[in-house]
This record gives sequence, C-alpha cells and structure tokens, in this order.
Amino acid sequence: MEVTIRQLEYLVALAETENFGRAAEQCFVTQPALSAQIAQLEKTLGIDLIERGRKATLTPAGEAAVARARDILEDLRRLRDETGTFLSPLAGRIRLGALPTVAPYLLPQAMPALRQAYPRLQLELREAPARELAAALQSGSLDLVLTVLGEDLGAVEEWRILEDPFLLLAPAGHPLLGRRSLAQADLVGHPLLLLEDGHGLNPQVLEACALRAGPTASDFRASSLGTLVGMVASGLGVTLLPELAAEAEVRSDSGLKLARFETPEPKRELGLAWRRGAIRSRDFRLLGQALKKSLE
Amino acid sequence: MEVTIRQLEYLVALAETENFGRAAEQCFVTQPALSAQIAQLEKTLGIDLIERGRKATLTPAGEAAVARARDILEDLRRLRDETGTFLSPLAGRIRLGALPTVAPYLLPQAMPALRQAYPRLQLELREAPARELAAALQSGSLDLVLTVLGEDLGAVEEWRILEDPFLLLAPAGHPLLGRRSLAQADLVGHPLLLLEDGHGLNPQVLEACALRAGPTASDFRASSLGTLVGMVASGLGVTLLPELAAEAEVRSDSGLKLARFETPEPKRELGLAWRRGAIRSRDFRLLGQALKKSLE
DNA sequence: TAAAAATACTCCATAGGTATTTTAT
DNA sequence: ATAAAATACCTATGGAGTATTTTTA
Repeated sequence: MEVTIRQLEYLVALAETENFGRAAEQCFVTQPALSAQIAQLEKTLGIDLIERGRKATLTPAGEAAVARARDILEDLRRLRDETGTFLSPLAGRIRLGALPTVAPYLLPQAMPALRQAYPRLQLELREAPARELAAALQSGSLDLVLTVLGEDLGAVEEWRILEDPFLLLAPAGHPLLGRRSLAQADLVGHPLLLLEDGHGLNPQVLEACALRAGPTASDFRASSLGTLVGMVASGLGVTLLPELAAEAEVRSDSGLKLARFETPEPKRELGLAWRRGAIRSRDFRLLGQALKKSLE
Repeated sequence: MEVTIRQLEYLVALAETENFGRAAEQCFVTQPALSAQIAQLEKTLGIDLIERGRKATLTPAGEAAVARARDILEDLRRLRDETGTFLSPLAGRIRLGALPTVAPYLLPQAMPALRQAYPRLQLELREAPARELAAALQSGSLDLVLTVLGEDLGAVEEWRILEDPFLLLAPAGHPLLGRRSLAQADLVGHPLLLLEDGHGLNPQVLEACALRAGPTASDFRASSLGTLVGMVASGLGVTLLPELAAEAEVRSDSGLKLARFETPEPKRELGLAWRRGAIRSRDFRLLGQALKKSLE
C-alpha cells in the first residue's frame, strides 16, 4: 500500500491528542476509522509509530514520521494558498513576520482597510527580532517579513514602505531640547537609554548616531519601547524613538518632549521582504502597497 | 474533495513528460486514469493547472503546484528513509554531497565495503564546492556532506574522518626537493600553482602556508587537480596537493616528486557534517566509521 | 473494572480499466 | 487526418460506519 495524506493527518492529530478517540473526533471520523489508517500506515512503513497504552505516545520512528508529516501538510497548505492566488489576488493564508518595534504601530491601522479590500486574505502574524525573521523566512516558516531593510536578509526581494526617522525623546526642559537645531553629535556625553541586548534597534540607534556603544550608552536596559519611554520619564536619560512608535508611545501629559534631528536625520528604512522568486511576490507587492497607503 | 499524493505524483509526471499518455505510462496506469486524477486535482484547487494542446504545458498555477508537489514527494521519500533507519541501520537513501577534491579519492575505495556491510543503503552522490555543499545541507537538498571541517557550516554536527596533509609537488630536481627538511616559509619566491577561483582548496593552501595571495601565486589556474599536476609537470611551477589526492594523481613515471613538510605540516581536516539534530545522525556516524575504516 | 483500542462486518465512494468519442493541429 | 485527451460505463478496492470484543493500566 501507499502512504496517504489522510494517514499523515490522522498521525499528526494522534501526536497532538495522544488519544485515538480524540484524534478521530478532531478529524471528524470514528475511532475505528482512524485506528485502521494508523495501522495501515505502520504496516506500509513496516514499523510501529505508536506506543499503545493508556496514552498513545510516539515511538522514535513515530517522532520522525510526525515531523515529516507536518512538513508535508504544511507544504500542502502552501500549494493551496499559492495556486489560489492565481484565481484572485491576496486570497489564502500569508504568514507574516514583523519586528516588535514595528508591528504594533503599523498593522493595527492597516488591518481594517486590508480586510475590506481583500476579504479572503488570512494574515498569520508573528513578532520576532530581525535575525529570527530572516531565518524563518529562509527556512520557509514565514512567507513574508516586515522588517528593517538594507541588512543582510539572504536571497530576498525587498519592497520599501517607509523611512522612519529617529526622534530624540527627553524630559521637558532637558538641555538638548533648547537648541535651535539638533545634530547627532550633540548627544555625546548624555546617557543614552537602549533596549535589552539582542534587539536589532540598538545597533541601528547607535549607528544612526555615529556613536559606538560604551561610554554614552547607559547601563539600564529596557525590554520594550514602552518601558524605555518610562525610563526616560523617570529621568534616567534620553533615548531615540522611531517616529512610528513615538506617536503611539509618548502621551502628551507625560512631561516628555520629542525633537527632530537636523538633516541628515538618523533613520531606519522599513519594508517587506520575501524569498527571491517566491510565487506570490505579486501578492506581497500588493500587500506592501496596501500597507503604504494605510499610512497616508 | 481532497488533494491526494497520487494526484501530485501524476501531476509531476505530467510536468516531466508534457504528455498525458506518457505520464500515465510512467505511473503504470492508463491515460484516462491519469486524466481523471488531474481533472480532479484542478477541480479541488478550482483552477486549471494544465494547458491542453499538442503538448501538455503548465499554467502559472500549475508551475506553482508542481513545485510544491515536488517538495511534498521529496518529504515523503525522507519520511520513508528516516523511519526505515529505525528498523535497520543505514537502510534507505542518503543524499551525500562531497568536495570534488575529496570524493574521487575517498569514496571509490570505500564503496565495496559499504555495499557489503549495508546492502540496503542507497547513496546519492553530488560533487560541489564547499559553499554549495553547506547551502544544500541547510536547505535540506542534501542529508550529509563530506567536506573540510572547521569552516562555517551553520548549525551542524561534525564527524572527523582524517587529517589530510598538503604535500609539495615539484618536478624532479627542483631546488625545493634537495633540502633535508622542508618548511612552509621555503616556498616564498617560488611560483605556486592554484586551482581556478572559487575552489575552496585555494584559500586552504594559501593559509596553510601562511602565505597571502598575490606575489608568489602564479597567474595560471587549473580547473582540476589532474590538470594542476600536469601544469607542474610542464614546469610552470610547484603546487601543494592533499596527500589523499597525491597518491592517485601523481604517476611514478611522471618525473614529479612529492615532499612532506616538516612539522607543523600544513593540512586540511576532512569529515562528515549533517544538520544539527538530524534524525539519522546515528546512521551518519556509522557511515563515518565505515569511511574511516576503509582508509586503514 | 473501566477506558481505550482492535476486530467483524456492511456499505458505498472512487480509482482504475476498456471501449469509444471528441478535440485540436 | 491523426494523435491526444475526454467521456461513458463497468469493476473492485478500500475507507468509513455500527456493533462488538479484546486489551491494559
């Protein structure tokens, strides 16, 4: 006999539920039907996949089979998604990864318009730092990433969405705010607050200011932009915020002030990236256009 | 209806043959049977995959579907291979990549013993430079690579097979051969022949000799170790050969001589590498042992 | 001794085969 | 005109259901 997709679906369900009955229920079939298919699969492979007992657990061979089965089912979903887009644009599932310093400020505004324009689009969102996004994109566990462009993302196509300048955030009355114009060099000597290590934003901030880490970087580290703003508010120092985030994070009654830098402004470039040659690149460009439009 | 593996097999066969009848033949079914399954697949996906005519060609959606189908069928083969190894070690297919400067000198000797010990093993061999091997390993199009260890191969496990020292190859009577002992520094000033750019062996050779490219490297480049030896024979210069290759490439009547370097010898370290956590790592270690043993 | 999985048996959906017609070049 | 694919129709395999027994913790 041959291995069937159905058998693989049953196997994955069984791996998830550890119980033939519940797995069957999850697959909308009866327990004997599922049992028979699993038995059939074991027979074709010539090895036991399931350790029968009070709980149904996987044998080592079962673990291996389930891993492959998941890949196969995932690829099958992608087959449906990809062929579907030739029917109507932006139909089906797109797994989008985005930076935690971007997603919450860009996507919520854009979603209503997107749902309206492309009702058959299903966006699966995952937030992760830039390195993880790039890796997930290459490994195929993400279809599309919303991230900082111009870094090494591997073999990708990029689509610019916006330039996001860094603004100075300081408590009202801070000496840096008084100047007629603000240059990046003016920051020297002022304690600069950063995010926790590992955030891609830090090197961007430091590089944007042509500063190297160390002397002026403060020892306090924040775990999100929200707490970073809080730290500035408590007088621990100043920081740079992407304009995109600044609008949302800095409340007008917080006693904090934002200031633009004189040109050339420090900035980051945000956009979409996908694997070079991806079948759905047209879809991805459409999505990029929609995102860009939602910012106007 | 649901997409079935059989439909995907038929689709791939059709993509390969561009002809329903021959595709059917290739799948050991009749033409109407294959036609029906393709029609069924198109119906479930809701889109035409095939452009019917004198030749059966793929529509854009068909291209996409075939690409995914190939992935799925490949994963299915891997499922069989991987679960099979829990039955008997080293059963099934292993896709092995190897350096062109290693494969022909190591594998032919080892194959007979391997076939004897593991008759159910099917080795698929692919020769490629180190960078390609590393990429193919990570992308999953190879299971195992035989390459120079100690370079950046990504998230892999490594298994040492042998240290392969570089020997000096020079025409008999060459001044470098007269010395009592030969040090790497002695090469300075002698034209050193290298392989074509892109070969991983060049930087290894240059680094091994603590020489940087340029002054002493000759302008002539060889495309294989065989022609490299020929170039030395025609008096264009000297070169370094891995000992593994030297035995096979340098004929005793060629008028060429090999000389060992004094310790510390320049050398390369050869071994197997596979993706970290690969299910068949036990198999790969067994294969490594067998290769090592075949060298004794 | 219960809960869980396997077995026994029936039914029907469907893949595949043969024979034939339709379609494209 | 002719090769190639679709259609019509039949057969049989096998997957799913119900009812029941067997297993095991």
